[in-house]
This record gives sequence, structure tokens and C-alpha cells, in this order.
Amino acid sequence: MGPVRARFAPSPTGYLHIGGVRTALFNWLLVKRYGGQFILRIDDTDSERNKPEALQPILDGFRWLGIQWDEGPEVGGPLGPYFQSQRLEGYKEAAYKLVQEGKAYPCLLSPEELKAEREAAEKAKKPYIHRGPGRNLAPEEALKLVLEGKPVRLKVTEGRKIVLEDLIRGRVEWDADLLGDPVILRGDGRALYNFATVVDDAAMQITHVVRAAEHLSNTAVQLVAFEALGVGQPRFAHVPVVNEPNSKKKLSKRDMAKFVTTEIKSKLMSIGHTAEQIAARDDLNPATVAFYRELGYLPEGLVNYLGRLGWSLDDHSEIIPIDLMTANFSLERVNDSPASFDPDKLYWVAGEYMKTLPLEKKVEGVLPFLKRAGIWGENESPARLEQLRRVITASGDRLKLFSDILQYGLPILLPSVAYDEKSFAKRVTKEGVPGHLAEFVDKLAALPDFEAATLENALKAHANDKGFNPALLIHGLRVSTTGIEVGAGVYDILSILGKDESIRRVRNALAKAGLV
RNA sequence: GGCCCUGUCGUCUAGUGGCCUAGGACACAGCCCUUUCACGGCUGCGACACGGGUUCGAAUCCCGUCAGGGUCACCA
Repeated sequence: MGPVRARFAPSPTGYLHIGGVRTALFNWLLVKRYGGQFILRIDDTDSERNKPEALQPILDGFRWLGIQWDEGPEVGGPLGPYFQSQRLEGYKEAAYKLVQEGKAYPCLLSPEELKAEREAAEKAKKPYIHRGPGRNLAPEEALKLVLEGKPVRLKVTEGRKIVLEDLIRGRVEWDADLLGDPVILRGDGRALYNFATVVDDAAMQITHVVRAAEHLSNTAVQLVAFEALGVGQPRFAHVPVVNEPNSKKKLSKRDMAKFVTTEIKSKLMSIGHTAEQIAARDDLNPATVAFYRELGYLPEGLVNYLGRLGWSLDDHSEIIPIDLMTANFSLERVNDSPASFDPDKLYWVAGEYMKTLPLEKKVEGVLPFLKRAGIWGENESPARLEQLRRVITASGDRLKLFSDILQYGLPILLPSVAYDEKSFAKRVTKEGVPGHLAEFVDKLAALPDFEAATLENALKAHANDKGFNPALLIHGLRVSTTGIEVGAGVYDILSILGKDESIRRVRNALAKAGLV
């Protein structure tokens, strides 16, 4: 395959939809695989719905994911402008040209008449196929009417088949007789999507249109438009839609609110969002890219997951770094049935990427969450930073998302311990434990150093000496010093805390337990 | 309803006529490792929508049925 020019054409809606990203990613991968340009074209012709400030989140999202466009907003390109709202004249001219050539004609019927036609067809249980009375007008007369403000319809040639050789779905055919003449230009001169997209794809020399399968039906009229325009056709590839988790329904841009369950909400609140903030942002739900960014997912993980959704490298690869993906991507291996979005698997993939991330990158990623939690200032001491590094290292693979630092790091980093009462009762107040703790605190005070290995030896020796199960002390210490039962190894925790702080926390716990 | 698309474990997938008593991954369950949790290791659970053909042989090809989805605008 030669060089590819592929495009993604989002509407500026204020957020980047997961399904859209997957489609954009396939376009981008195709370009990276075969060489060429990935074009971002902004579909902002619907002025009521599209606000200019709604574009930025989309661009930010793509940049965060590492999906860079070669032509489009902010980067320009030779075949711009890349905003459809700035290309309106071109659509108009193209439509006029078609009218002059007799390939399109003015629609003479009023909206009311059209509605009546449609309803009559519906009542008669017949498919509604519009053929306008203006079809046979002489070109001069037709153009005059169009210039006077009549909408323009494309003439669909009857008595033949429209054939698409789709790169993913194979051969798809439509009977032209079942296709009504579509409106391509409104009375006020604004083009309709099906026409604008064709004019632009031709003008921008798009070679491959990779888009969601929901556009498959549209392709028939677009094919007719390409023909009428007398320009070369791109190749088409219709990728299956992305479904809701555990569902056969499309992951929809609408009704995304239902994904914000109480569980999701509490997760968002745990990273510092208030209920009001969540309610005010329509991009904070699991169907958007912003949501995963907000929770501290690694973009590499999201890209891997999305790339693997509907496409596979072979019979066993799951973790496919971007270089491997771009070197091997092909439309042939894109599935032709819909795929359900699986948040659990995404979480796992994100964790796999986190495992391989260098420590300094983890520190960097975790900082915003600590700052928002109010326990990290702008000028923390080197010692404090070193402590954070040790916390992250000790957390190990438990840290799958950057926001997980709140769960595993806070109990160590926070100066005061928030005790989980159930755990406290089970592991500290328990029979005999306070006594062991009190005794061991003195041992701790006498230790030559506070390395994890030293601590482990001392603890085991002490328990052996006294003849009790070391687990009693391990669990007691953990809860005394962090308040909770899960997290890094207890020796690591004590070592990070240091001698003074460890002893202070254990004594506090003993005081709380009613023993000093 | 018309047209179009799709149907392999709960989910993502491998499979292009014999390598398939259908392989891998996530999730789930159990065991081991670790005196927590996680990681890791092992084991288990679990699918070719159904019915007809074609063929020596079908998850794979054909037909039908059923099911799901998409689309039918002077929206994108």
C-alpha cells in the first residue's frame, strides 16, 4: 500500500469520546504503518451546537494520548482551512457546478409538501423514495432557481447498483432505485454533511476513509456524490461500533450521565472532586478520555486498550507497545463485529504499563494528586521527595493508576493516622497485642538502624524469644502506624517512617487502645 | 417497516475446510508463594445462535431461521 491520507472529523462538542478516539486511532495507525498524513478536520458546520471553546478539550485529549495530526487546527497544512465552517463557499460552488451539469436540481417542494409525501408513503407502508419535480429542468433554469434560494438535490441515477468494496466488510451493494435524491445544499446555501464531507475528502485528497460503521448507510449517497463530482474515490473502511460495557448497544454520546454511578462518583470524589464539580462537567464519565486522564490512567495504556479493541496483532498479544502496533497495524485484522468496552480490562492494561514506568515518571504523575489532596506544596524538601520515592517503590505493582497513591501513599505521608475502627479492633486492641507492641517499641528505640532487613530480623527474633506468632506484631504494627490493613510491606513502612515517627505512631495507637 | 451490517467463553479475541475433544487475555473461583494486600505461578469455570445443505471431513463454504445492531432529515 502506498502513502495514505486519512482523516478524522470530529464535531467540537467539548469532550473526546472513547469510541471516536478508537476510530481516530485506527486512522492514525494506518498512516503510521504505511506513511502519509493524518488529518484532523473540524466539523463545525452546526453553529448552534458547536462552540469554539469546545475544540480545545479535543485537541488536548489527542495530544495527551500522543496521537498527533499532520494537518489540521494549530498546525495548518497545504489543503486548509481545516474547519468546515470556513469552507462553506467551496460546497456551494461544487453544488452549483453539479446543477449546471444537470447532475443536481432545485427542490421545488415546500417542507410541508415533503412531509406530506413522506407520511403518505409511510401510511401506504412503502419506502419513501424522493424524486423531485425539478429533476428535468434545463440547467439554466435550474441554476436560476437555486440562486433564488431553492435547496439543491443530487440526482441519483436509477436502474443500477451502487457498489462499495469496503476494506473491512467486503463488498456491499445498494439498489439505486431504493435511494431517494438527497438534499445536498439547504435553501440558505449551507451544505449538508453527506455532501460537505465528500467535497472535503476530495479536496483534501483523502485516500482512506476509516470511520464508524454507523456511516455505512451514508456511503451509498456519498458514492453517488463522488461520481457526480467526477473526482477519484477514496477507499472506505467501516470499523464496528464500540458498545457499552456488557451490552450490545452503542456507547452513545448521549445519555452518558447514566455511566456516572454512585461508585464512579465516589471514585471521583476520592480524588478531590466535589459533587457539584462532577455534576457541572459533562465530560467526567467513563465514555470520555478526560475521565481516564483525570483518574491518572497512563495514556499508553488507554491507547493499547483501544487499539486492541476490535483489532488484534496475533493470537496472544495483549500488551502491544505503540511502536509494535504502528509497525503491524492493518485493516485486514480489524474485526467486523461490534466490541463492548470493558473497563476492567482497561484497568489491567493500565496497570501493566505502570509496572514498567521509571520511578521518576511515577513521581511526576503522582504529584498532582498529592497537591490536590493538600499534602504537597510547591517547595517540598529533598528529604520529603526522597520519602515519596520510597513510598512509591514500596507500593510496587499495587500502583496501577496515579490516583492510587491516595490509597497507598496517604496513610504514610499524612502526619496523622486515620484509623479504620474495624481493623484497629481486630489487630491492635486484640488480646495480648498491646503488650507485645509496648515491649517491641522499646526494642525499636534501641535499633542501630532502621533498614527493612534490620526491622524484619529484630521483629522475628523478638517474637521467637517471647514465643508468640510474629504475625500478631506485623499486623499490629501495620494498623498502628497506617490505620489500615492493606498496602506496602510493614518493614518498608516502618523504614520509610523512620524511628521517631514509627515509635510516635505506635505510642499513639497504644494510647488510643487505652494502654500507655 | 425498508435497506444495510453482524453473530466463537460474561467481556476482548485466535481461527480463512483436517493442526480444534476450539487457543490466548480480562473478569470470576480455588490452591501455592508472601505471616497483609498486590505481583507472580498453577488449576478450574466457561463459547462456535439454531436448522438444513456442500464435502471423506465445517467454527470455517452455501441457504434459511432467529437474535442483535446501524441507518432511513433542508443533524453530524
